[in-house]
Amino acid sequence: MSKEPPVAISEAESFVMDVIWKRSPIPTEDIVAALADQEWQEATVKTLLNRLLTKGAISAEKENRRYLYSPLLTREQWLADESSGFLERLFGGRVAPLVSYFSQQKKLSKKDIADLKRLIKDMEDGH
Amino acid sequence: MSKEPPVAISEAESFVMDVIWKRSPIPTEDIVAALADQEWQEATVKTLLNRLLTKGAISAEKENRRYLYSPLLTREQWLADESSGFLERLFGGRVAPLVSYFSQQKKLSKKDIADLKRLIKDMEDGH
DNA sequence: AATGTACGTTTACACGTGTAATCGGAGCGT
DNA sequence: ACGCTCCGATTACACGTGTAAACGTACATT
Repeated sequence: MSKEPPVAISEAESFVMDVIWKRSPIPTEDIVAALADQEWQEATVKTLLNRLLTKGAISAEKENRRYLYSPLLTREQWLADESSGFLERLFGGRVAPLVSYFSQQKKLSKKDIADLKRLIKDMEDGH
Repeated sequence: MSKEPPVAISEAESFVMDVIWKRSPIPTEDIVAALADQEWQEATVKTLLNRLLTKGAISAEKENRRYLYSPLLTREQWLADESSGFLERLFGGRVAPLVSYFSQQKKLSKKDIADLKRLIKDMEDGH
C-alpha cells in the first residue's frame, strides 16, 4: 500500500519536468536549450535537475560523459495531485463550482462552452 | 490603471482570511476560536494576522483594547488570482481541458455532471 | 500603588525555493 | 604528460512560510 506523500514539485521545477515529459531520456544540454525562454543560467537548470533527482521525481542514466534524464513522476500523477489540491482548497473539491465561478466571471469563451457541451454529451453517451 | 502585483497570500494565511471573509470586523479572539480545528497556537494566528496586515490583505481598526480586522483583499479577487494562475499553469488557461481531465479521471460525480449541464444551459439561455 | 493580565509587536528558527557561482575530476587536444 | 574543457556536485544566499516564544505596555484588580 504505497502511501508516500506525493512528490511535491515547485513551480520552477515543473518547467523542467515539462521538458522531460515532452521527450526522454534527454541530456542536460537539451533541457537547457528547451528552457531558453526562461531567463535562467545553465547553473540554475542544473540545480533544479539535482533537486528533482533527490526528490525522486526523475531518474538519470549515465551515457558516457553525461546523464540522460527520465521522469519517474508522471505528468498525469502530477496533474492529479495539483488539481485535486487546488480544487480542494478553493472549491471544496468539486468541479462544478469552479466552472460556475468562471462562468460568472465571464471567462468562458464560446469554444469553452461548446467543448464543455460536447464533453458532457460524451459522458452521458459513454454510459 | 492599477497594476499592483496581486496580493499573494500563503496557504496558512488563506485559512485566516476564510474566517475574516465569513464575518468582519472580527477580533483576534474570535479568529483564533474559529481556527480551533487547525492545530495552531494562538501565537501562530497572531503572526499570520500581522503578515496579512503588512501585506495589505486586511485592515485593523482599534476598538478599545484590541483590534477588529476586516478584509481588504476580497475573496472574489483572491479566487480570481488563484484560479487563473492555476488554470494558466496547468491547463493553458482554458477551462474545458480541465473538465476534460477530470472527466477522464472519473472524478465527476453525477451531481457534478448535472450541475454542469444546468450551468451550460443557463449560459446559453442567458444569451 | 503594585501586580497581574490581555493583547499587540518583535524576535526566532528551520526548511523550501529561486537563482546562481564555484569546485572537482574525467577526458581531450597538443 | 599537461593543461583545458565539460559536466555533474557542492556551496551560497536572500526571501517566504510554517510555527512559535518572548517582550512591552496599557488596563484591570486588590
